[in-house]
Order: sequence, then structure tokens, then C-alpha cells
Amino acid sequence: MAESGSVGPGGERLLYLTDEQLRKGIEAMFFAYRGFTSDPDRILSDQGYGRAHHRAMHFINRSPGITVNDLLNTLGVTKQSLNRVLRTMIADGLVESRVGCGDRRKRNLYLTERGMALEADLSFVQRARMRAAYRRAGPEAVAGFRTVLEAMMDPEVLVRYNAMKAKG
Amino acid sequence: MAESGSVGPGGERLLYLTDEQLRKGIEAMFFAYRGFTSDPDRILSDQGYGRAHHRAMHFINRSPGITVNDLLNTLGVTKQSLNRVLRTMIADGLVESRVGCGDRRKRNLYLTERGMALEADLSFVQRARMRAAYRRAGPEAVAGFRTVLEAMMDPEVLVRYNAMKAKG
DNA sequence: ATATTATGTCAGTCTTGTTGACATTCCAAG
DNA sequence: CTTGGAATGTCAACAAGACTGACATAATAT
Repeated sequence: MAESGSVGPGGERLLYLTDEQLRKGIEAMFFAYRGFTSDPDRILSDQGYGRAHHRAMHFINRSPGITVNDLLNTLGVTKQSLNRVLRTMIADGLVESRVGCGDRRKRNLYLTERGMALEADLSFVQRARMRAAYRRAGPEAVAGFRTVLEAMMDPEVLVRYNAMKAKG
Repeated sequence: MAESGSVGPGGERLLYLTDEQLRKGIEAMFFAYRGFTSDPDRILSDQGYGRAHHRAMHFINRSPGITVNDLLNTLGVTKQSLNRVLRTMIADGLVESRVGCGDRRKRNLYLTERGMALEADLSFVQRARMRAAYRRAGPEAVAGFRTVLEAMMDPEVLVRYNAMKAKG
């Protein structure tokens, strides 16, 4: 399974990556991402929500009091798109939107009790799959997994990702 | 970066995975997948196509002559959904649909010259990102990356994934 | 002859992305 | 102090792409 590697003139590691290896990696991302989202998706559709609601809840849970602007930059969607899912979740009592103390244009977002409960359900099944995969793969594989994913992000996104909470 | 591991009574490896580590992995998947799709998405939207067209072209390219049924099972979408994108690509001369030789109910799908050219463009930018990530991460990380992704797939999907071409 | 399978089509709905227009709030330059 | 612009958030309309359900056609299997 280990790819062939050697050391180049600059001392950097060189990998001889065939198109086939790369395409296989592309397919692995596609199929794995489907598995990754499938368990929360089932719960969500029962409740009349979608993946967009899950993502919003995840990041509000991670950063309670986050502003709308910060959240839409994190999610990489337009404010209008985010606003739709926020509106329904606020109406349903999953999310609370408080006017900012310093700057009253801003809205600080929080999960309500009910919001936290649903987020916990979604997170539970998703973490369960992740945990199972990590256990089967082993610690070295997990480290490599994270390293490659981080190398695949856009640089600005990587900064945001690293800024988020303590490193796992 | 390496997680703490130890050996349990059955000899299996045990990982002590905190919720924080797992959530960080979830976020890594989310952000990395965005990067993973962003380059082809740009090309596609210029041409009036979407991610769905890319996925179909990818798998038709991988398995020339694949039937509609096999393709929709691979993609995990309904035939109506697949049919919409196939219809436009056939109309635009990117995909050819030939009546099956043995079983004339079946349609075998092929990329045309133009289809191959577009697929090559899309694949090129996606492979470039994957290659860069692999190079930066190194061979051991790549092996771990693939191992975890495979462990995250649904079992039936993993079978399909393994059946596809030679292993990278 | 009949049932089943493979495919394609039409119609309608839902989620979630988009742009455009607009209201509110804040801040800074006159 | 006022006024103009920037930042922020909301509403409306639209498009892509997923879904279900119903139905038609052709070929194969029983």
C-alpha cells in the first residue's frame, strides 16, 4: 500500500503518483463523504431539516455567540442562503439570535436547549462513524488522514480551521 | 499529532478518542471536501454544467460502456436524477448512448471525443490538488488517508469501490 | 402469453445554492 | 450635527439538482 518515495535534489520527498492512484483517491473522497453524511442526513430528513441546518448548528455549537457574518464565511455560502436556514431554526426554537451588545447591527447566535439536543443527536451518529473508522484504521492512519485533508484545504480555509478551538 | 494508542485484552488496538478529536476530524472532512470540489466546479459553471455532470463523466470514463443502471447505483442517485444530466450531455455531444449488444434493453454509455476532453480538464485540476496534497503529506500519510476513508464507507459501497479498476 | 427487468419521460416537490433590492445601524468626513 | 458610505441582516425570486410517483416502451425470462 505504501507509495514509492525518494529524496530529490532539494531534499524534499518525491512521490511517483500515477493517475490511477490519484483517481482512486478522488473516488475514495467521493464515497467516504457519502458515508460521512448519511447518518445525520437520515435524522435530519425525519425532522424536516437538511444538511445546511446541520452545518449551521455544528458551528454555532462550536462557537456560541458567533455572528452571522462569521458563520457564513465559515460555511462558505451567501448570507441569503444562510439566512433561510437560520430563520426556520429560530422560528422552531432551535437557535436564538441576540442583538449584539457593542455593535447593534450584529446578531450573536446561540443554540437553545432544543437546538443543543438535536445537535447532540446528529453529532453522536457522525462521531460514532468517525470513531469506528479511526479505531479500525489505527493511530498512524488517523494522523495521516488529518494531514492529507489539511493539505487539501484552501489556505484561507486552513487558517480558519486551525483557529477553531484547540487542536485535536 | 499521533493519538494515544494501547493494546486491549483481545490484542486489538484501542484509541482514546475525545469528542474534540472527532469533531476536528468532522470539520477536516467538511473543509477538505470543499477544496476537493472547488477547482472542477469553477470549470463546470463556466460551461453550464454542475457537479452531477462531472460525477457521471468520471465514472463513464472509468468504465466505458457502463449501463445506466450500474451508473446510477454507483452514484447513489435515482434514475430520474441521472437521466436529466445524461440527457443534456447526450444532446450536447459529450456522451454517447449505444443500445446493448446482448441485451437490447440496456444502454451502454461512452464519452465522445469532446466528453473525454472536458473530463480530462476536470480531472486534471482535481488530480493536481490531490497530487499537491499527497506530496506535502508524504507517503505514510497518504496510506493512512486512504485507510481511514475506506473505513468510513458503507460496506456495500466499499465493495463497489474495490471492484473498480486496479487498486491504487 | 405473461411477468419481470431496464430504461426513459412527465409532473410535482424539496433543499439549498444563487442574485437583486432594500432596511437598519454604525462610523467618519465634512 | 449631518450626511454619505460601509457593514450587516432580511425579503423575494430564481436555478440546479436531488427526490417521489405514475406511466410508457421494449426486451427478456418464465
